[in-house]
Amino acid sequence: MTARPPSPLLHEASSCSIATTVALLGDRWTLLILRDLFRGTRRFSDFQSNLGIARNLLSERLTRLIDYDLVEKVLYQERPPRYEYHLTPKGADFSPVLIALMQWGDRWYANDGPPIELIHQTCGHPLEQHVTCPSCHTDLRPGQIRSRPGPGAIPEIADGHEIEE
Amino acid sequence: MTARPPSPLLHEASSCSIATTVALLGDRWTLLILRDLFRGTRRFSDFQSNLGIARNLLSERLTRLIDYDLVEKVLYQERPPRYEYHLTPKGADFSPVLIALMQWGDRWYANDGPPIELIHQTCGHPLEQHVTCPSCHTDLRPGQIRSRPGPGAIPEIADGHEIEE
DNA sequence: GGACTGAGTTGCAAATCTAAACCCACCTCC
DNA sequence: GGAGGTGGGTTTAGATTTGCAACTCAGTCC
Repeated sequence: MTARPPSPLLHEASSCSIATTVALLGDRWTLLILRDLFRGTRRFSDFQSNLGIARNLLSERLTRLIDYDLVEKVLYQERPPRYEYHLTPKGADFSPVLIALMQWGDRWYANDGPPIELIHQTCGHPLEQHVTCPSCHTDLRPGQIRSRPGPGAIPEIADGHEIEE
Repeated sequence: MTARPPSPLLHEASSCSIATTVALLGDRWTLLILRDLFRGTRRFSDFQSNLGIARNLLSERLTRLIDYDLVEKVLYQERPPRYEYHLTPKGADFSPVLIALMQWGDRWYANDGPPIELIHQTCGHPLEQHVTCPSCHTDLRPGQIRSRPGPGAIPEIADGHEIEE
């Protein structure tokens, strides 16, 4: 069976990259599978035992990630053929989302400190994620952000919105 | 009816902030409701017509967001009582996740340029999101990131992992 | 030959989602 | 003062999706 997009609202996907991304990857298991891929999990049975996901769902989600080119199957043994699942550049590029999810959870739920720290490989310091204005060289808080239609906007939607503080 | 967490894997939630966050908010509608909240949508019927979500689900998701303190109900009219939904500080703090989702979608799917741009309120420049090492003052790529157990780690899990490139 | 492993597929019950109908309090128009 | 509209829901019934267990299949180990 072919893996279908899970999504409602594909009509909206074209006008908002959040909707696009959520339509592709925005279910619980897919995000956790990606997390495991970032941590180095590569084999079907390892995902299955780490996550406790049903095998049919794991199979379907991995197929979808391959269809969308976030993951590729790599043969690691010929007879019988066995494959590992590796992140592609597109999949690896998803890391800021997982970092943001993790840091939000750390800030609001990790009372004893974060269960896992992400660190800079070469120096060992915990990393940070920032939203910045490249022109003003400052970090931005949510209240200082606005949105406006970009070059790919659908013409009829022509007014910008204020972002909530 | 009380809103329940949607999640499988609450057992795992305690050891990983991504799992915690995904368990709370990781369904498609909740992320899109938060997106709309950031854009300034406040009223039930506006969410409903923007998203095309079924009303019972919208009601349940908003209740959950209130239970988890990302959203608060604000009375804007007394007779009959009418409420608006506003982001709390905890809800507003979720913006980096949405920015990360949006920028990934922009990079990989917005062939005509991003449909929406986020800009610095005061200067109008498009903003950027970065993962940095505060010690080395450099931006980090996925391959330069490792993870290790933090202060809130469950004791038995004691080895760090390399993050995939 | 028999047990075991990795990676799935199949079938069915249980949970979730969608759509549509219904409800209630008020307001406006005529 | 009745008819219709608005905002914000709840209820119900039917379609989808998910979760779980059992089964398959190809090949290896002993």
